Amino acid sequence: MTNASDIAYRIIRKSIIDGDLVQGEKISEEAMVRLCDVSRTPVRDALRQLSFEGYVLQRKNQGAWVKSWSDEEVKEVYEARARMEGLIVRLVATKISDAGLAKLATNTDDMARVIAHEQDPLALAERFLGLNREFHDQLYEIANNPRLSDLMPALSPPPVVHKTAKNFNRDRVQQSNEDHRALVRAFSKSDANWAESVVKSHIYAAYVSYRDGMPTTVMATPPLE
Amino acid sequence: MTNASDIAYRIIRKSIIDGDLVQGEKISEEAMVRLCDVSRTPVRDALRQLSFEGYVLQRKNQGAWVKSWSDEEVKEVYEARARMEGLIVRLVATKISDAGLAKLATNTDDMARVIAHEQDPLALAERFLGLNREFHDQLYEIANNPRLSDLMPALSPPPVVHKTAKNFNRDRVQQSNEDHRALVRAFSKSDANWAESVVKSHIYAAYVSYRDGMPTTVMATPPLE
DNA sequence: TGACTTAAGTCTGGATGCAAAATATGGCCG
DNA sequence: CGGCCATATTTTGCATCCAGACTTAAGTCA
Repeated sequence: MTNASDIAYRIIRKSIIDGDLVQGEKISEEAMVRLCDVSRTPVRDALRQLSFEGYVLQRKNQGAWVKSWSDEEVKEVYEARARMEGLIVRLVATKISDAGLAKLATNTDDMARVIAHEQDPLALAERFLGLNREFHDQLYEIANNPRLSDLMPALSPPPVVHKTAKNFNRDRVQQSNEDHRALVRAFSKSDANWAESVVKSHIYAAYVSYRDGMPTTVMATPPLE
Repeated sequence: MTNASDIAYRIIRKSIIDGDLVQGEKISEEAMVRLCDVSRTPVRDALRQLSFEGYVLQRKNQGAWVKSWSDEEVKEVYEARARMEGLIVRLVATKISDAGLAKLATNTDDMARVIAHEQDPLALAERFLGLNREFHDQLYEIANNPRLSDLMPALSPPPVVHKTAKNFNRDRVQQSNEDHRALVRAFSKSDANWAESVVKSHIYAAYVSYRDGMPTTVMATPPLE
């Protein structure tokens, strides 16, 4: 995991998330070579990966730009994510084992403990994001369809990942964990409809939380598409 | 359109779809260099792209293999496709213009003419696939969310593309075009629910047609689970 | 005989040089 | 003075070379 492509990927990705590379800005391969201290080959690999994940827009013979997300795009991708997660949890509801149920339940208990005892808001957000990711990754694993779960990173609007880290407060985290617990109950009853409804609410709530927490930003002019 | 990366991408993709590269087989970069008559750099680009789209599996320092599909995976990916196409046409129903409507209608008329006059079954299949792709590409364009439409290739099970090319007969093509016409009517009424229902039936029918390896005259099929 | 070690061979990941396309610059003509 | 065309520079795309990792196979020892 310490090879050049991953290094370039992580550095460029972090630069975008942190805002060092602003939306709409041209990304020069040569500049990334200097920034990451690797050659152009892994830089190009990283840009391709970031393009797949929606961080970057690439055009043939022209290069790459930091992708701008319109409000409409973010909303639509959230809707797509809700549908795909809905399918995932349907599969989970039919495939989950007792061991899987126990693991998910443990995750929600851990989360509850963190919510109850972690005082620092930043640390709370950090730990929430970690446990939250773990929970959803376990869902993908149980759904047991790599083709679908590999698609999910492409349905996580990049600006969201950034924003949520700062905007999650205790109530929001609490509600999220309640959703997870409802999911576990639905799984324990093998109730796919219930599970799907819960996870869709879960995603829609995340969208609203994102949207309302968004400052009205002035975006750089995106390249013509 | 005629650059080395695309050439390699298309040739390798076609080899997988046509079965020249069988599921589970190791893909040697050097072999692809000889097959595509380009250097290793564009071959590597192509393999990475195909990895995004689920055609090949890549492992660090080990190379690439043709990814195999289980029956379960195919079924689940069809379900995912139905959901995503359902969202796409909802967006179309709210965004389409009169010009867009006319273009789609023209496509269905062309298709009807082909069905009526093309005698050779192979030519019929060819022309159907071309017009069908055109129709769906127009939907993606009208939906106007590149982020979502770029993901659709990853939801096209490779073995299916192959099978349908040989299995589409006149009835199946006819039914498909009726679905398209129903879609256009739904769009003209800006009826997103109608459009979504139609396209889901459309995809489910395609799945059943694939699964049974024979045409189906039934339009409404039960949910996949 | 079988399993482990080790060394040779093969293949992928990364770096660099070169060619072509796109962009930027400057001069010319209207 | 402004728009257009030609040229120069920059940047991307492609090919090739080198190094490191993995695979394979032979050989040795238990």
